[in-house]
Amino acid sequence: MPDDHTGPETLPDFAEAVLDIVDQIPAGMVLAYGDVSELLGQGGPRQVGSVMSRYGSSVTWWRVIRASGEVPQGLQDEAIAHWRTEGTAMVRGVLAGRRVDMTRARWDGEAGLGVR
DNA sequence: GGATTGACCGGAA
DNA sequence: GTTCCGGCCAATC
Repeated sequence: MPDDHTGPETLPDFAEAVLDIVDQIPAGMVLAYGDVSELLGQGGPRQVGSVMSRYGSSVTWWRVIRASGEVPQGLQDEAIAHWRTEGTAMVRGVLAGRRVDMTRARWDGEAGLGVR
């Protein structure tokens, strides 16, 4: 039925699309908010972030980070723990233990191919 | 119907 | 390395 009544289980189309993309990110890889919006072909980085803050608990939110390779305060410790478990490429250095190396960990959107 | 918001991005000072 | 500013676009008030 086209006329829905705004139920709690009704998820915005954009949010559903974002969650779908995030769910396809392979382990050890990350994607920037802006990259997700580009793969979707619509919306912008802020929309992706907003969706994640609301419905991010249902997906691997730690695989979606900022273009700088960092995550919002409060989630840093959690994200780092996940990255360490999945073997995500992180920046080396004494002062840079909490950042992801975007040059190596950035997912190009090709899943399961013989990349390399 | 409009105004505000927000887990952002990229460039400039 | 940092801080500030404008632009971006859907969801929400």
